[in-house]
Amino acid sequence: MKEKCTIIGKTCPICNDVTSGIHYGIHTCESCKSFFKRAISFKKSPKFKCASSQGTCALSPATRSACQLCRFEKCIQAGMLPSLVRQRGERGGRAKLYLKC
DNA sequence: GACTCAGGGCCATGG
DNA sequence: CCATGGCCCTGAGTC
Ligand SMILES: [Zn+2]
Ligand SMILES: [Zn+2]
Repeated sequence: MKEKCTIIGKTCPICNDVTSGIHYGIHTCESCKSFFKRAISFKKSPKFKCASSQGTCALSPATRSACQLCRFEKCIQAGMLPSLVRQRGERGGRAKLYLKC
């Protein structure tokens, strides 16, 4: 290999920030990684409120911080897999799913 | 067997 | 004070 995926080093579709690599199935930044992990970790009462909780916001990179609900949904729509989030407390829980590049 | 790549945890800064 | 954003460590996966 060595060729890797040249797509690394771009920007994530969630916040348009610089990607740190592949996280949860797609190229995301550390911000989305932590936020997505937290969202799954919370997994409790849907505190993520929006304008009617419908998540019908613009879902734009500029308003990503506006509504956590929209941000979380955008992560899913981007292609992030919640199943890859370790909620058991294990660290190196690497997923078997790799991007086709 | 050693290096790489990715994920989870905890930290520091920002709102 | 809490949330966001980031860096660090551990661990699976690859070579
Ligand atoms: Zn991002
Ligand atoms: Zn919203």
